[in-house]
Amino acid sequence: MVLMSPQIGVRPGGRSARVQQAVHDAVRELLAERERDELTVPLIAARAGVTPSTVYRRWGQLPDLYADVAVERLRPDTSPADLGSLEAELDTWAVQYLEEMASGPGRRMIADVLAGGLDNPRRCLCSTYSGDQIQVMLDRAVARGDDVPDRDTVLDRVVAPIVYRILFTDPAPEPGYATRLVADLLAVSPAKAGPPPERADRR
Amino acid sequence: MVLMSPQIGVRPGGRSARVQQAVHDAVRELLAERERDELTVPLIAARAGVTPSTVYRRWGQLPDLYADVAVERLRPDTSPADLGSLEAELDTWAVQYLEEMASGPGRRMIADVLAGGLDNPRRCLCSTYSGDQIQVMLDRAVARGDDVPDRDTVLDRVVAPIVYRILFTDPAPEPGYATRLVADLLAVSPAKAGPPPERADRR
DNA sequence: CATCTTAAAGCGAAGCCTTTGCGTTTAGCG
DNA sequence: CGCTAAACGCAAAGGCTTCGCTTTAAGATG
Repeated sequence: MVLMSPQIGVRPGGRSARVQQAVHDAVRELLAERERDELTVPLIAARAGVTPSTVYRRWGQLPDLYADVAVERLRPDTSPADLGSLEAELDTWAVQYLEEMASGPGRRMIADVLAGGLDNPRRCLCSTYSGDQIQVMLDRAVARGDDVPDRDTVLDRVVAPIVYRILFTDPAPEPGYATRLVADLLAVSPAKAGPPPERADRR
Repeated sequence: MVLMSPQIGVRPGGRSARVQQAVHDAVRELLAERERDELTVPLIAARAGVTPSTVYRRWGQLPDLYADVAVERLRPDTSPADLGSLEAELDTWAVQYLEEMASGPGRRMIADVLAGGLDNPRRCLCSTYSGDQIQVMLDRAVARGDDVPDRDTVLDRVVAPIVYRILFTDPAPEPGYATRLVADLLAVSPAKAGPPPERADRR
């Protein structure tokens, strides 16, 4: 088994692109209509109209193919809305992020990306996507004249706890958890100093 | 494929326990001496002196077996040392935790646990183990009369960012990252209020 | 202590997945 | 327009995976 980095150096147009699109579509369709345990490479290949050996050569094992499809679906399609304040935007984004990731499909996508192995660079795209979204909001806040935390701090204080809870605890966190993380982060960041308010409702 | 929760309701003694021990040992031995891609269920079963069907019945797929073995190795074997102050203990523990988890074997163990699927309760043991270790340090600090954050806050502010960085960024974080997280957490927690010091070295 | 019950392991065969080599197609390029 | 090499289709060999049935032994019961 040789290490491969599919989709990195793939030819952009023509047959290769068509095959990739067809296989991705086949995976999404079959994941929607059948149990995950019933999917096999030959089944996906048949739906996509290619031979199994093509899939094996380009993606290797099934988990790698899932990881590729998952990253594709994880890419955000819209920029966060301009709501006038950083806290409102971060809160809205974090709540939506939590709800999407804590859902069944979201959890499976995260697991798929990680199941692809820690040696493939695809998993880094997840934090890049989130970081880029956060940067948009931070830039807007700076343009308003606010004093804001930096991008990595938001990743540490908001995104990381959400993902950690989704991956390693039961039950999955609720939307209020994201709101609390954002509030705690911004409570001491700029002007307002002081210890965070005591909370009795932490799980 | 039926959902199974191996090792949960396993009979504590006798043949079942012997088989489990033998299979676990076989996995560890083979992982140490051969490439991961070369391992197969029949190979592991032969080393353990059992038939492949036994492994398939109890653990299902290879990733599930890896997840089971990984959780076993993730269990901490010692309590954190008493160093006289919470910050010293948390810092020492967090640095060691980061180094272990960011290493090749540590990363693979985390990935293995998650690859076992998000429906199995085993993954929660990871946060339980960490939380228990943290609780020991917090209890000691409380006994000293300190005002300390609660267990979940430490998980959010220290453990979650470390794990998130290991899973989703390259390169892996360095030990100083753990130290910074602990310092930032304790900087505003008890008496000392105010914004965290500005840092130019955040990646 | 003897007997019973049942979960778990062994065994073997059938089926499907996975791999691999080779010929063919086709995209990218001078 | 022709060339080169990457990518795909095809087919066969090999090995993994599953499944029904049998056997074993741990734990319960009287």
